Amino acid sequence: MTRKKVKLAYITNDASRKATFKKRKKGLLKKLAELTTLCGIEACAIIFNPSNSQPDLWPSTLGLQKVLSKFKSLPEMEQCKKMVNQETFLRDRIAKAADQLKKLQRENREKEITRVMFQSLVAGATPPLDLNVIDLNDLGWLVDQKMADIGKRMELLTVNRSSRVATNEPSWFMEMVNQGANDEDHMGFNIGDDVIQLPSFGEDDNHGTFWSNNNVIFP
Amino acid sequence: MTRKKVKLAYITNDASRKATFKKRKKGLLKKLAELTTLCGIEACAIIFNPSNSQPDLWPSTLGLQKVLSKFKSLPEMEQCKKMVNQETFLRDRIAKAADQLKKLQRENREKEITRVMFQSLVAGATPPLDLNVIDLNDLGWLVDQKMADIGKRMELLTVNRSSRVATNEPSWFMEMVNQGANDEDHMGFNIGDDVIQLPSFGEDDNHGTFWSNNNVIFP
DNA sequence: ATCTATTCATAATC
DNA sequence: TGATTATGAATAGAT
Repeated sequence: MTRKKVKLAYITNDASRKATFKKRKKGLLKKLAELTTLCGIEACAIIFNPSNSQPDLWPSTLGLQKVLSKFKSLPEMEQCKKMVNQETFLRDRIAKAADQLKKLQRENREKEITRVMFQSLVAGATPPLDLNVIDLNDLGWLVDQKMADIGKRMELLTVNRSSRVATNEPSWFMEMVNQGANDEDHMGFNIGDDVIQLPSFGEDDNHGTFWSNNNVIFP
Repeated sequence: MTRKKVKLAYITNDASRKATFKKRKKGLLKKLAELTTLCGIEACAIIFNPSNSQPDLWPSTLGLQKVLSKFKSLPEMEQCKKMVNQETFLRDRIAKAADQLKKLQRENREKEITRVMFQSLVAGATPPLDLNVIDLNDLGWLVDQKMADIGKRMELLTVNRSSRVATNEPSWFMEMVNQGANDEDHMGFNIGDDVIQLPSFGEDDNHGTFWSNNNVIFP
């Protein structure tokens, strides 16, 4: 998967499918060889190839048959225990993807709230009017956190003033206020080495907000 | 393989081996699932796991047995045709690596000869004294090529002079002479859009040179 | 078959 | 164990 994120579905174009089959079969067998070598285990694979009548086997037929007979000598119960079918496999992938989605939505929520905070700080700007109670709650929490951190930071600077030459810092605060909304990688509010983490917001509230596209994000 | 290029050998550390097994088995089965889906083929895998007594199977036992019976119903001749064993597999990898090595050595040779040429062009510099006949031959060929290309380039410029405003070009030639040896990505002698290709130099001569580390490069 | 931009897999680390 | 991250590997699309 590269140059484009390929859809996990049957490739209808004959030439593409054949090329992909060839490449991926090779990659797969390489992986299998590495697995057996690295981990000192026995394994085999049989891959049927519609355009060749003979399946591709790994490892050699002898090795394959050794693995097969070992497998068939197991009681049937044992044979089934670790089986992974397509459904289990896909369910697992879907669950993982959902987790990832939730994580990203959470991150977006954090960034959006931070953005709203900065917007509201700009003199003369019009803060969003459609904040619901949950939004306001999260926003309040965020502001408290940042204020606490600013206090902490000021203390630190006071303590260090005597032992350090004052650094001629740029007006970082106004820069953040003015640029924060456009700075994709810096929506977090870093002060010194600290990064403020948001709390887990609401629980199971299906409140839509102007920024969350009306999807429930935080379960 | 990441963070470090792992040696393809049995992992002696138990914990590492177990962790690697788990990760790689998962990756492998994912690849197999993708292959069957993308290419619409039948395939199966059996992976024995010493610490579990039951092998990991893919796909489900039913699917597996379908593939197995399909395989065993083939005449024995057919079964063997496409088999890949460890030795074949490794031989293939070694051959590929050797090809890659040869290609890189070839590229190095080209760069070195070009470097020698530039060194010899610098006024007051001492050209290498230990060039053998093959080196000199290659060098001569390279110089001829470059001279021909310069002639071509000059013609082009003469033709275009009337129709174009003369561009105030930097003294690109002296720049190349002075910087060429340090310019890793520009040892090739590009003139306009043309890149000069070197010929295939000597054949089967085991001549050592001061730059080739006495290895035979061009077979 | 070869190349390269991109996604994917995963070794090391926490 | 399970996440994270830096990096090596696989590979889609183009040539």
